[in-house]
Amino acid sequence: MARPALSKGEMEIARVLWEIGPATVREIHERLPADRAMNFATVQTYLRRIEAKGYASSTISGRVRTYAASAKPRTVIRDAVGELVDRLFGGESLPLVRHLIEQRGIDGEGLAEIRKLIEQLERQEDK
Amino acid sequence: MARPALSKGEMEIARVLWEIGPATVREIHERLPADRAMNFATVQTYLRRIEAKGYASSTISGRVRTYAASAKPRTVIRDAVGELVDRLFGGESLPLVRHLIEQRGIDGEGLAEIRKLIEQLERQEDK
DNA sequence: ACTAGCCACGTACAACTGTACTTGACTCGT
DNA sequence: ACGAGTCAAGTACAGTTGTACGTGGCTAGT
Repeated sequence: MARPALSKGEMEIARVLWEIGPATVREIHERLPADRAMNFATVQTYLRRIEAKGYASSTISGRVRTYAASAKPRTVIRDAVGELVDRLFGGESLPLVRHLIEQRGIDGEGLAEIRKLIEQLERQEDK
Repeated sequence: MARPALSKGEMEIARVLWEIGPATVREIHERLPADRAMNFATVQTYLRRIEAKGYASSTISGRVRTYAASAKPRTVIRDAVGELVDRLFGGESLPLVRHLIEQRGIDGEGLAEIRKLIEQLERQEDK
Protein backbone atom coordinates (compact mmCIF):
# COMPACT_ATOMS: atom_id res chain seq x y z
CA MET A 1 0.00 0.00 0.00
CA ALA A 2 1.89 2.97 1.32
CA ARG A 3 0.16 5.43 -0.90
CA PRO A 4 1.11 8.98 -0.24
CA ALA A 5 -1.51 10.53 2.00
CA LEU A 6 -4.25 12.69 0.57
CA SER A 7 -3.95 16.38 1.18
CA LYS A 8 -6.78 18.32 2.77
CA GLY A 9 -8.13 19.57 -0.51
CA GLU A 10 -7.94 16.16 -2.05
CA MET A 11 -9.90 14.72 0.85
CA GLU A 12 -12.65 17.17 0.26
CA ILE A 13 -13.05 15.93 -3.27
CA ALA A 14 -12.62 12.31 -2.30
CA ARG A 15 -15.44 12.73 0.17
CA VAL A 16 -17.82 13.80 -2.55
CA LEU A 17 -16.70 10.88 -4.62
CA TRP A 18 -17.55 8.44 -1.83
CA GLU A 19 -20.85 10.12 -1.30
CA ILE A 20 -22.20 10.09 -4.79
CA GLY A 21 -20.32 7.10 -6.11
CA PRO A 22 -18.54 7.02 -9.46
CA ALA A 23 -18.92 10.41 -11.03
CA THR A 24 -17.63 12.79 -13.62
CA VAL A 25 -15.65 15.87 -12.86
CA ARG A 26 -18.68 18.01 -13.48
CA GLU A 27 -20.88 16.02 -11.16
CA ILE A 28 -18.39 16.36 -8.40
CA HIS A 29 -17.90 20.01 -9.09
CA GLU A 30 -21.62 20.54 -8.82
CA ARG A 31 -21.99 18.66 -5.56
CA LEU A 32 -19.44 20.78 -3.76
CA PRO A 33 -20.85 22.78 -0.88
CA ALA A 34 -21.88 26.20 -2.07
CA ASP A 35 -19.48 27.93 0.26
CA ARG A 36 -16.66 26.04 -1.32
CA ALA A 37 -16.47 27.56 -4.75
CA MET A 38 -13.68 26.08 -6.76
CA ASN A 39 -12.83 26.22 -10.40
CA PHE A 40 -13.82 23.28 -12.53
CA ALA A 41 -10.22 22.81 -13.59
CA THR A 42 -9.17 22.71 -9.97
CA VAL A 43 -11.49 19.84 -9.29
CA GLN A 44 -10.07 18.16 -12.34
CA THR A 45 -6.57 18.55 -11.02
CA TYR A 46 -7.52 17.18 -7.63
CA LEU A 47 -9.10 14.14 -9.19
CA ARG A 48 -6.04 13.54 -11.32
CA ARG A 49 -3.87 13.69 -8.23
CA ILE A 50 -6.18 11.48 -6.22
CA GLU A 51 -5.93 8.90 -8.95
CA ALA A 52 -2.17 9.31 -9.21
CA LYS A 53 -1.91 8.60 -5.51
CA GLY A 54 -3.90 5.46 -5.97
CA TYR A 55 -7.11 6.41 -4.22
CA ALA A 56 -9.29 6.33 -7.29
CA SER A 57 -9.41 4.97 -10.77
CA SER A 58 -11.04 6.35 -13.84
CA THR A 59 -12.30 5.33 -17.20
CA ILE A 60 -13.11 7.44 -20.13
CA SER A 61 -16.29 6.77 -22.00
CA GLY A 62 -16.80 8.87 -25.02
CA ARG A 63 -15.32 12.18 -24.15
CA VAL A 64 -16.08 12.11 -20.50
CA ARG A 65 -13.93 10.68 -17.77
CA THR A 66 -15.59 9.04 -14.82
CA TYR A 67 -13.81 8.61 -11.53
CA ALA A 68 -14.47 5.92 -8.96
CA ALA A 69 -12.98 5.74 -5.51
CA SER A 70 -10.71 2.79 -5.03
CA ALA A 71 -9.92 3.31 -1.38
CA LYS A 72 -12.45 2.99 1.37
CA PRO A 73 -13.36 6.03 3.37
CA ARG A 74 -12.62 4.07 6.49
CA THR A 75 -9.01 3.66 5.51
CA VAL A 76 -8.45 7.25 4.61
CA ILE A 77 -10.20 8.40 7.74
CA ARG A 78 -8.19 6.05 9.87
CA ASP A 79 -4.94 7.41 8.48
CA ALA A 80 -5.89 11.05 8.64
CA VAL A 81 -7.28 10.83 12.13
CA GLY A 82 -4.35 8.75 13.27
CA GLU A 83 -2.00 11.38 11.98
CA LEU A 84 -3.85 14.15 13.75
CA VAL A 85 -4.02 12.22 16.98
CA ASP A 86 -0.31 11.54 16.84
CA ARG A 87 0.77 15.05 16.10
CA LEU A 88 -1.64 16.91 18.28
CA PHE A 89 -2.37 14.51 21.10
CA GLY A 90 0.72 12.37 21.24
CA GLY A 91 -1.20 9.35 20.09
CA GLU A 92 -3.97 9.45 22.68
CA SER A 93 -7.43 9.44 21.21
CA LEU A 94 -9.32 10.04 24.41
CA PRO A 95 -8.52 13.76 24.60
CA LEU A 96 -9.81 14.20 21.10
CA VAL A 97 -13.07 12.52 21.94
CA ARG A 98 -13.33 14.70 25.00
CA HIS A 99 -12.68 17.78 22.91
CA LEU A 100 -15.30 16.82 20.37
CA ILE A 101 -17.97 16.17 22.93
CA GLU A 102 -17.25 19.20 25.02
CA GLN A 103 -16.42 21.76 22.41
CA ARG A 104 -18.38 20.96 19.33
CA GLY A 105 -22.09 21.04 19.63
CA ILE A 106 -23.39 17.53 19.46
CA ASP A 107 -27.11 17.40 19.94
CA GLY A 108 -29.07 15.27 22.34
CA GLU A 109 -29.70 12.62 19.79
CA GLY A 110 -26.03 12.37 18.98
CA LEU A 111 -25.12 12.13 22.62
CA ALA A 112 -27.63 9.38 23.13
CA GLU A 113 -26.19 7.48 20.23
CA ILE A 114 -22.70 7.69 21.58
CA ARG A 115 -23.87 6.66 25.01
CA LYS A 116 -25.52 3.57 23.59
CA LEU A 117 -22.41 2.76 21.64
CA ILE A 118 -20.34 2.94 24.76
CA GLU A 119 -22.72 0.90 26.83
CA GLN A 120 -22.61 -1.75 24.20
CA LEU A 121 -18.82 -1.81 24.15
CA GLU A 122 -18.71 -1.95 27.92
CA ARG A 123 -20.99 -4.95 27.98
CA GLN A 124 -18.74 -6.69 25.49
CA GLU A 125 -15.75 -5.93 27.60
CA ASP A 126 -17.30 -7.33 30.73
CA LYS A 127 -17.78 -10.68 29.24
CA MET B 1 -6.29 36.93 14.32
CA ALA B 2 -6.30 34.90 11.15
CA ARG B 3 -2.89 33.46 11.66
CA PRO B 4 -1.91 31.01 9.02
CA ALA B 5 -2.59 27.52 10.32
CA LEU B 6 0.19 25.41 11.73
CA SER B 7 1.40 22.58 9.58
CA LYS B 8 1.49 19.05 10.92
CA GLY B 9 5.16 19.18 11.74
CA GLU B 10 4.80 22.51 13.43
CA MET B 11 1.99 21.15 15.57
CA GLU B 12 4.19 18.39 16.78
CA ILE B 13 6.69 20.90 18.06
CA ALA B 14 4.03 23.21 19.41
CA ARG B 15 2.66 20.32 21.40
CA VAL B 16 5.95 19.82 23.18
CA LEU B 17 6.09 23.52 23.86
CA TRP B 18 2.70 23.43 25.54
CA GLU B 19 3.68 20.40 27.50
CA ILE B 20 6.91 21.58 28.99
CA GLY B 21 6.23 25.29 29.00
CA PRO B 22 8.69 27.91 27.79
CA ALA B 23 11.74 26.11 26.57
CA THR B 24 14.87 26.36 24.50
CA VAL B 25 15.32 24.66 21.20
CA ARG B 26 17.49 22.05 22.82
CA GLU B 27 14.97 21.24 25.49
CA ILE B 28 12.29 20.73 22.93
CA HIS B 29 14.56 18.70 20.75
CA GLU B 30 15.30 16.42 23.68
CA ARG B 31 11.68 15.92 24.63
CA LEU B 32 10.68 14.67 21.23
CA PRO B 33 9.45 11.10 21.20
CA ALA B 34 12.33 8.76 20.49
CA ASP B 35 10.71 7.43 17.35
CA ARG B 36 10.60 10.91 15.97
CA ALA B 37 14.24 11.68 15.41
CA MET B 38 14.69 15.09 13.91
CA ASN B 39 17.71 17.24 13.44
CA PHE B 40 18.30 20.00 15.95
CA ALA B 41 18.31 22.53 13.15
CA THR B 42 14.97 21.26 11.96
CA VAL B 43 13.43 21.91 15.33
CA GLN B 44 14.98 25.35 15.20
CA THR B 45 13.37 26.02 11.86
CA TYR B 46 9.99 24.82 13.06
CA LEU B 47 10.15 27.08 16.07
CA ARG B 48 11.10 30.04 13.94
CA ARG B 49 8.13 29.35 11.71
CA ILE B 50 5.77 28.84 14.62
CA GLU B 51 6.82 32.21 15.92
CA ALA B 52 6.52 33.82 12.50
CA LYS B 53 2.96 32.55 12.30
CA GLY B 54 2.21 34.11 15.63
CA TYR B 55 1.76 31.02 17.76
CA ALA B 56 4.75 31.63 19.96
CA SER B 57 7.08 34.35 21.07
CA SER B 58 10.66 34.16 22.06
CA THR B 59 13.26 36.04 23.96
CA ILE B 60 16.93 35.67 23.85
CA SER B 61 18.83 35.65 27.09
CA GLY B 62 22.51 35.50 26.71
CA ARG B 63 23.06 33.34 23.69
CA VAL B 64 20.08 31.14 24.13
CA ARG B 65 16.65 31.74 22.76
CA THR B 66 13.66 30.62 24.75
CA TYR B 67 10.32 30.07 23.12
CA ALA B 68 6.96 30.36 24.80
CA ALA B 69 3.65 29.41 23.30
CA SER B 70 1.39 32.37 22.74
CA ALA B 71 -1.63 30.49 21.49
CA LYS B 72 -3.62 28.13 23.62
CA PRO B 73 -3.70 24.49 22.70
CA ARG B 74 -7.45 24.66 22.78
CA THR B 75 -7.49 27.18 19.97
CA VAL B 76 -5.11 25.31 17.76
CA ILE B 77 -6.90 22.06 18.42
CA ARG B 78 -10.24 23.63 17.68
CA ASP B 79 -9.02 24.89 14.35
CA ALA B 80 -7.23 21.74 13.31
CA VAL B 81 -10.07 19.46 14.31
CA GLY B 82 -12.59 21.80 12.73
CA GLU B 83 -10.67 21.67 9.51
CA LEU B 84 -10.53 17.90 9.53
CA VAL B 85 -14.20 17.58 10.37
CA ASP B 86 -15.09 19.91 7.54
CA ARG B 87 -12.99 18.27 4.91
CA LEU B 88 -13.53 14.69 5.83
CA PHE B 89 -16.96 14.65 7.41
CA GLY B 90 -18.67 17.60 5.84
CA GLY B 91 -18.75 19.42 9.12
CA GLU B 92 -20.42 16.72 11.20
CA SER B 93 -18.49 15.79 14.29
CA LEU B 94 -20.61 12.84 15.30
CA PRO B 95 -19.16 10.46 12.72
CA LEU B 96 -15.70 11.30 13.92
CA VAL B 97 -16.60 10.50 17.50
CA ARG B 98 -18.12 7.26 16.32
CA HIS B 99 -14.98 6.43 14.40
CA LEU B 100 -12.77 7.14 17.36
CA ILE B 101 -14.78 5.02 19.73
CA GLU B 102 -15.24 2.13 17.38
CA GLN B 103 -11.93 2.03 15.63
CA ARG B 104 -9.30 3.25 17.99
CA GLY B 105 -8.82 1.23 21.10
CA ILE B 106 -10.10 3.23 24.00
CA ASP B 107 -9.86 1.25 27.20
CA GLY B 108 -12.56 0.61 29.77
CA GLU B 109 -11.52 3.51 31.87
CA GLY B 110 -11.66 5.87 28.92
CA LEU B 111 -15.06 4.61 27.92
CA ALA B 112 -16.34 5.12 31.43
CA GLU B 113 -15.06 8.65 31.42
CA ILE B 114 -16.77 9.48 28.19
CA ARG B 115 -19.97 7.92 29.40
CA LYS B 116 -19.92 10.06 32.51
CA LEU B 117 -19.23 13.12 30.45
CA ILE B 118 -22.21 12.40 28.27
CA GLU B 119 -24.50 11.66 31.16
CA GLN B 120 -23.53 14.95 32.66
CA LEU B 121 -24.25 16.83 29.46
CA GLU B 122 -27.56 15.07 29.09
CA ARG B 123 -28.59 16.10 32.57
CA GLN B 124 -27.71 19.67 31.78
CA GLU B 125 -29.74 19.52 28.64
CA ASP B 126 -32.79 18.17 30.39
CA LYS B 127 -33.02 21.05 32.73
C1' DA C 1 -20.34 24.34 -42.37
C1' DC C 2 -20.11 27.67 -38.30
C1' DT C 3 -20.24 28.66 -33.64
C1' DA C 4 -20.79 28.35 -28.76
C1' DG C 5 -20.04 25.39 -25.19
C1' DC C 6 -17.97 21.46 -22.90
C1' DC C 7 -14.16 18.57 -21.87
C1' DA C 8 -9.42 16.32 -21.16
C1' DC C 9 -4.91 17.24 -20.74
C1' DG C 10 -0.76 19.57 -20.24
C1' DT C 11 1.29 23.25 -18.08
C1' DA C 12 2.13 26.83 -14.63
C1' DC C 13 3.45 28.83 -10.59
C1' DA C 14 3.85 30.82 -6.10
C1' DA C 15 3.40 29.40 -1.33
C1' DC C 16 4.18 26.18 1.96
C1' DT C 17 6.57 22.03 4.01
C1' DG C 18 9.93 18.94 5.64
C1' DT C 19 14.38 18.63 6.28
C1' DA C 20 18.84 20.11 6.84
C1' DC C 21 23.73 22.29 5.98
C1' DT C 22 26.77 26.28 6.80
C1' DT C 23 28.81 30.06 8.88
C1' DG C 24 30.22 32.85 12.37
C1' DA C 25 29.96 34.10 17.10
C1' DC C 26 30.65 32.81 21.76
C1' DT C 27 32.16 29.71 25.86
C1' DC C 28 34.35 26.47 28.74
C1' DG C 29 37.79 23.38 29.99
C1' DT C 30 42.70 22.76 29.52
C1' DA D 1 45.20 31.22 24.04
C1' DC D 2 43.37 26.94 21.72
C1' DG D 3 40.22 23.51 20.51
C1' DA D 4 35.70 21.35 21.13
C1' DG D 5 31.25 22.18 21.61
C1' DT D 6 26.96 25.06 21.37
C1' DC D 7 23.83 28.17 19.34
C1' DA D 8 21.32 31.59 16.28
C1' DA D 9 20.59 32.91 11.91
C1' DG D 10 20.78 32.57 7.13
C1' DT D 11 20.28 29.80 3.31
C1' DA D 12 18.93 25.78 0.52
C1' DC D 13 16.22 22.88 -1.93
C1' DA D 14 13.16 19.43 -3.67
C1' DG D 15 8.45 17.94 -3.04
C1' DT D 16 3.62 19.10 -2.21
C1' DT D 17 -0.38 21.90 -2.41
C1' DG D 18 -3.86 25.10 -3.91
C1' DT D 19 -5.38 27.13 -7.65
C1' DA D 20 -5.99 27.88 -12.30
C1' DC D 21 -5.07 29.10 -17.49
C1' DG D 22 -4.60 27.71 -22.31
C1' DT D 23 -5.12 24.69 -26.23
C1' DG D 24 -7.25 21.79 -29.12
C1' DG D 25 -10.68 18.34 -29.97
C1' DC D 26 -15.58 17.10 -30.16
C1' DT D 27 -20.79 18.23 -30.29
C1' DA D 28 -25.26 20.06 -30.79
C1' DG D 29 -27.96 23.65 -32.38
C1' DT D 30 -28.52 26.93 -36.43
